Amino acid sequence: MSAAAPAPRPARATIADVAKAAGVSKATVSRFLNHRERLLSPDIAARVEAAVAQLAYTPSPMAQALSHGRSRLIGLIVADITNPYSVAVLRGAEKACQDAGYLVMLFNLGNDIDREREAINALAGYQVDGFILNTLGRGAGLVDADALHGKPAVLVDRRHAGMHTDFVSLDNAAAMKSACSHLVDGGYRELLYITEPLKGVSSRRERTAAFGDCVTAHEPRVAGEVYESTGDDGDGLDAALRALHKRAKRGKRAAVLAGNAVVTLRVAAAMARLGLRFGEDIGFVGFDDPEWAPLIGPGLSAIAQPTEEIGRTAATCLLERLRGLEGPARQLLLPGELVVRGSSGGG
Amino acid sequence: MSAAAPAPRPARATIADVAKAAGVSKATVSRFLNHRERLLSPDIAARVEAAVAQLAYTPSPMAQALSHGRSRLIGLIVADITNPYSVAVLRGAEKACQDAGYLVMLFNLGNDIDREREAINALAGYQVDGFILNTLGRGAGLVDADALHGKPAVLVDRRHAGMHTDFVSLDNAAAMKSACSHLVDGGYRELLYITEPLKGVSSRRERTAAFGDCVTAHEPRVAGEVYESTGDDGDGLDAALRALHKRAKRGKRAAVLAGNAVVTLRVAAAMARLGLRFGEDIGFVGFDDPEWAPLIGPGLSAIAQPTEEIGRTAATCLLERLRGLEGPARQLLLPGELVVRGSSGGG
DNA sequence: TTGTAAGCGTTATCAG
DNA sequence: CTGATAACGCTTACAA
Repeated sequence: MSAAAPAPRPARATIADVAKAAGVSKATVSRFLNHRERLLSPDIAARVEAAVAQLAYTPSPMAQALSHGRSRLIGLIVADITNPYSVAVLRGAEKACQDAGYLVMLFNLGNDIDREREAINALAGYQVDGFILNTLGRGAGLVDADALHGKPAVLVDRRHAGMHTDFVSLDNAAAMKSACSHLVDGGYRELLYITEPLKGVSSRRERTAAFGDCVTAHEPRVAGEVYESTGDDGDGLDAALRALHKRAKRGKRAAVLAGNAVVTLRVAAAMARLGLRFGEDIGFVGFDDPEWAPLIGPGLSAIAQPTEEIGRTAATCLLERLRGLEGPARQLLLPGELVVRGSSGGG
Repeated sequence: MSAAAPAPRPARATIADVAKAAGVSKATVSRFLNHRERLLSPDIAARVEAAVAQLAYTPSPMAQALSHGRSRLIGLIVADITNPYSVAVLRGAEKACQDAGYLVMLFNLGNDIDREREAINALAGYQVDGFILNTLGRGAGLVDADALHGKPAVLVDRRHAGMHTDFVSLDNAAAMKSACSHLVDGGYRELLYITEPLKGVSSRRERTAAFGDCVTAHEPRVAGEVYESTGDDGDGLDAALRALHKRAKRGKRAAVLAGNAVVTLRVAAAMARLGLRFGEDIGFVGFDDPEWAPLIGPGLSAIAQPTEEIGRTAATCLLERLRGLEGPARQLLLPGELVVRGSSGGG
């Protein structure tokens, strides 16, 4: 035996290697792998199978994508990966995709609206088969249909004006209604809904509108206001809460509704600053049910979103479209669940 | 004008289209794009440039990957995307990668150890240029060097036994030391460190070992114990805390240290169950500083990890290797920061 | 049933 | 400086 050069790196086996090992053509190997239905002579099939196993051959998805046009890749664009809601959705979607043999390519916008197009183009470059979009949904970044390069997409949580695509989200109206009813039933009469700036974000607008409807439905017994909180408006928020508390003192019990977990955090901080106690001084219910909700004060009541299911549903929608499903854009609104804790309990 | 057939979909322009439009060869276009340094005649350059702009041409990363062998893709494997720590790291890494022109392919293990290999193979299939690994780091899944298909990798937070790769993490020993010193200085004498089951996870072991060292350093003035909490051991945890509290009553102040945010959550729940108050009945410091830490009781003291920087550093390490940096595996330990709040304040 | 050969969109080698 | 041409790994008509 001659001293073999130290094999550099036994590069991944290619289809050609398999073909040679099995003594057949590349085409045959390819057929064995893809069109299992059309029988090949058992003899050859066995030889190919053996060669594949022996060489631990795995097709290169890149080459397949280039040739066949399909990448088994799904592009997932997320407005802000810092947001636990987005992550929870991502998790559900990613799992469903993996289970279906797709890989997820993630693009995080970091709340930078200008990157929306960039993200789509980058992902489209990798020939993703479809998109799951949880984008900003406002302003100029608006993804129009043909920016998608003709690929199917699903919108999560935020709709875009003129887009003809499937849409998956919490049933905001129903969720808000159950929260309001709960508070009103509990004797709360002064309601304050605190939301992040609407800015044309569909989910925020829907929740705010639903809040208005709920209040209207109970007027004049119940009064409601909306406050848009920006995150650097500590004073404004404090003032709004103080005013609410004052109204409560005049005999009406008052409660805050928070539009999402971020706002909940701000409200909790403000309440601490003001020395107000959840449940006792002011009632509280928030959208989103983070793991820490039970641990703040007497426990925060919350509307739990089926985040994981939302993600899974979005992925499923997309996968169906990829399998060729035609038909008009669908709207899937999933129900939230009100979790009652001390902050809105009897008192 | 003849009625043009409704152009089906003006498929992305290819390099051939550009070449034709500019009246040059594909090779020339490719050179114009990649080897800008080697001048081409200004005339041709201008023509190509115009054609590229006119057709809005973008190279196909897939084809580039196939041909040139580089994908500009980074594979990021995360043990559990539900874990905010992982997400924070991911965020930092993803940003650094994007800034360097790389895209991140995400694979979430969902804590399923068996998928470690699967993940690497899937990612390797897409020709990722390198890996960032925040994996389970225990048991059989152990990623060995050649499973990586010869591609560079960086380990985050958890080391693997025999792997010769860069490693980025919190400086666990120093962080633990500062936490312990803080508690001892504050008069706490009975310390209980609660960690998730060690199971050979390097970061957990390092922290536990450092805790032991700290206690030893202060003996016999200070006593310390370790409790491994599994998540379904509510009773055990309660008992451990009750025992600690009892020791506190005998005149020595007692404090809990939590090994990460998950444990912190468990401890907070247990304290609530037992009617114990942070800071007053039992002192507390936890690893990780989640956004809700200031809102639990009098505020939870915490060791804030520079998560985003850890992610960024990991990405940077990897990118350097991709640029050809040689040399031995590096270890980057980043300092944590102790944030003191009410749970370990004077009192 | 199986093999041959022509792409898919790039890059790289090698002549001119 | 520029243009053919051969890879890269795979799929898929088209032949045999």
